[in-house]
Amino acid sequence: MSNAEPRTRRERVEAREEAIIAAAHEVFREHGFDGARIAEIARRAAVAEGTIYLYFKNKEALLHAVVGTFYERLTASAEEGVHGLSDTRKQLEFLARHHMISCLSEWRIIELAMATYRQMSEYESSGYLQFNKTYVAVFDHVIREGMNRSEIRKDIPIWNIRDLFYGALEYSCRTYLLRGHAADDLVEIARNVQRLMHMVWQGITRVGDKPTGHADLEAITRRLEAVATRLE
Amino acid sequence: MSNAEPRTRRERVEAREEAIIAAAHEVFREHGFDGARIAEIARRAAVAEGTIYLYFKNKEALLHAVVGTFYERLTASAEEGVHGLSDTRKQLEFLARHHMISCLSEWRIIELAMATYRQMSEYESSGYLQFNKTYVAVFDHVIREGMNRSEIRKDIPIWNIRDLFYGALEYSCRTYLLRGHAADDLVEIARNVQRLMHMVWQGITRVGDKPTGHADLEAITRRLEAVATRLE
Amino acid sequence: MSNAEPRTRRERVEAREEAIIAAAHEVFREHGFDGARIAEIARRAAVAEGTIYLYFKNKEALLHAVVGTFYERLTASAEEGVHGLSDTRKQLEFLARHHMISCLSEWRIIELAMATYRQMSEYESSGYLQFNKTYVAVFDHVIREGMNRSEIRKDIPIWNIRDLFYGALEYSCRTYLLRGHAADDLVEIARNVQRLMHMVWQGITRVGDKPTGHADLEAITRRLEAVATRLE
Amino acid sequence: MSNAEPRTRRERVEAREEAIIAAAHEVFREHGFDGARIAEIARRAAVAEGTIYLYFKNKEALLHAVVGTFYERLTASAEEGVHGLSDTRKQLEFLARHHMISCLSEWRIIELAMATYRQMSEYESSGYLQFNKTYVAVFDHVIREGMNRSEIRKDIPIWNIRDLFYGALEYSCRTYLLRGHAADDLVEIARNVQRLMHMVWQGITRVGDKPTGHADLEAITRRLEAVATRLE
DNA sequence: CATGAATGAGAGTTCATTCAT
DNA sequence: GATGAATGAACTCTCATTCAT
Repeated sequence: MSNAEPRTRRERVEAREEAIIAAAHEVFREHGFDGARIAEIARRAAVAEGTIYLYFKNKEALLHAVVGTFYERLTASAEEGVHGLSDTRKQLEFLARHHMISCLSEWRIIELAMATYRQMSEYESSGYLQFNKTYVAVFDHVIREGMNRSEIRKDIPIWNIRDLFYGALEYSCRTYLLRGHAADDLVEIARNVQRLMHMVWQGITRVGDKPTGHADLEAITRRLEAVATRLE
Repeated sequence: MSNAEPRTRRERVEAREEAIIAAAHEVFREHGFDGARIAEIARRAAVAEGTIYLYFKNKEALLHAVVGTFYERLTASAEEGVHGLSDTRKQLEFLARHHMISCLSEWRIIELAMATYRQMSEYESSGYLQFNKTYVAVFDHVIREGMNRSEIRKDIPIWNIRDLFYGALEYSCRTYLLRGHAADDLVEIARNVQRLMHMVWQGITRVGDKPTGHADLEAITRRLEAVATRLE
Repeated sequence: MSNAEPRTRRERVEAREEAIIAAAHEVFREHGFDGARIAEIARRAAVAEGTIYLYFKNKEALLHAVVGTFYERLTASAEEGVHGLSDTRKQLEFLARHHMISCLSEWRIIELAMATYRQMSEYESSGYLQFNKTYVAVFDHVIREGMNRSEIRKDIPIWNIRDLFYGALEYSCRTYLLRGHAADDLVEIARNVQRLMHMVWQGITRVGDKPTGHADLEAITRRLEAVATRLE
Repeated sequence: MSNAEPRTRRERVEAREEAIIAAAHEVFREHGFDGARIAEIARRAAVAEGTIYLYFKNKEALLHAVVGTFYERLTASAEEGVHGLSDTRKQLEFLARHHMISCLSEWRIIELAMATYRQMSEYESSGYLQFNKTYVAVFDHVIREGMNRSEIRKDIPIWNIRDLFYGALEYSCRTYLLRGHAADDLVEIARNVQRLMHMVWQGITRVGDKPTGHADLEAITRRLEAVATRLE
């Protein structure tokens, strides 16, 4: 990404590794794991095929690196975005938009990560879980703070909240992509995210102490109106 | 499925086709698309490799048939289950359990359907969309009835409701499988589905403190004022 | 080798297997195991590369087949040749010429068998030992008969006799080949074999000044005494 | 071999060359020519891969150096051992034991030398022959002295004697190794060598002065017996 | 002199698909 | 219709050798 000519040996090595990961990222995204050709990755990284094997043990390890890098960046940008916001609702809305946009452009990588890891060795598989755990930790933190502030119901296990939140976003994303919609109508996307988040918020916020709920206010108002009418 | 010895030529042909699809289903589920071996499918269907190509143009077409059959059965069982229930909430809960259980055992097929179709020709891809559309039609019908009976909010596009419902279930399913949980603790699964449905139901019914909420509050405030005035 | 056009399927399969083994034999002989190219073997057998893998699991298995076939024929021709001769010395001379000539033309295969098997799995390795054991059984039989007829000394373990016999022949063979002598001066070769066999025969028959020599001397002394007595 | 820290440049270079040869020796012995990895040799010699190419043109040249060094040492130790013995028989027995023991531990190198050189260029190949010629010169000298002293028959070409001597030993050695016998039962090995040498000695010593030969005694005895019978 | 990262040709093996029987 | 032997393109990965530093 740096456009400066790398000078030291260490820098050259790092630049190469990055170039290979970037090329692999592209090719995996376009063709999937089995469909990706090492030769193509090498070509795009402007590197000999053999060189790839100096940096990565094999194709699987390369995927691992791609996924790892992806999640690292995803986690970093999520954390950064959340940082500036204090309102739970606002934080969730940011995470939702952030996740949605990332998914739309990198859906294939996420899918690959999941689909491929399952048939991999236990060890590698646990690597993926780790990436994911670190990423959702950002979300978990927001939720737990919301619970502490009594904004969010405490009687739902956090993993179910994750299911609702991420599930809704990813399903929406998948539908988008399957229909071949260009993932570029950001306004439309934002509207969708907003609606999904509205429902999610309804699902996870406290429901017991309804006094302030409009529905209740409405009911009370109706009773008062009825009384007023009778008195009149 | 029929255990009677097929007699007519027509029956023999159909039995063979079914056997091939069943075998392919198994093998695709176990090894994925690229990982599946035509030879293995032929072996399990007790058929020569060449015979498969009499029934299906190629591996892709075979996957298409497998996915089609799968969705047909899924749709049929969903419809059947919904039929006996009149309560919207109950219907949704049935659909949720039904979807969750199907996903847990056939996740690979669903994933394959999505992942593989994307890199297929437009035509084949549209085939998958059709399968899916038919399946979710059952859900859509339930939702629309709920809206007509004013049980479900009408101000949310139905596709967002689908995202929330199916997304939550499938994300939950994925997590289950990734962690290697045996998908057999039905009680635990049922509890999860129940919690998810509780949230979803809140999301699609509860009238929230939405942007428009303030407008409502103002209206109510005005009405309360009017009542106070009258009482005075 | 059969020049008749094979008619049945069974015959075609066998002809192909033979052709592959023959081609592999040639190529292994010319280039060694690592140096042999499957593509070249396929070309010479007039078969597609993939076809070879229908007949043999892998390159190793192909070598195994080549060596097995080679030893089978070697054993058969050795047996046949020995069969018509009754004199032990003549039988050994036949076996010597037979072994020498076979070695000269197939040295590489023998070498390969030994050298390659050592780094193979235990199982395969034992396969080679079996081939060899069957082959030297012909020799062992001749030796044992010679011992029974008291032509050959019984006080030397048979394996040492084998070492002397086969060792001398093979070392001679190796020297021939290393010097690049064409292995075609049969008269010269025959003379060498004859000289070697003369020495070997001395080694395994001549009753030396060895420990056991005294026993024989004693016997002869006793017989001489008896004769003297009779003459007297 | 010198454990003193090399001081001069010349010494450092020689120490390196030795280290590389020693490492290559090990690796060739363990994995054969094709199986040996330059990287592994470099690692064991504590030298960079590229450095090896400063000392040796390529892998073949490295093998050549290894074989050359091996034969040099082999020849030196053979000469040294023979030197202290005056009896031909004793000298041969020493050479036999010496060769057997060397073969058992360095069989792979000997095999490699032979097998690899054949497919090398004429020039390199002649190099191997030279090594070997120098080595067997020790043996040849002993034999010729034996001939001069009329202990050994003069009517057999010396190369045939070599075939018998070295052939028997190496074949024995090969059998040992193929059966996976540990080459460490020195007593057993010594016994085998003794038996082989006994036969070899019988084969190469003069046969003309048979008076004392048992076979002749036997013949004479038979004649006497026959005469006695007739007289009777 | 020494390094070791980079190269890239080349190998064995697999498997969807075909077609003569 | 059914078979299954045959095909051969295509892939991943290795490793001797080079050369800029």
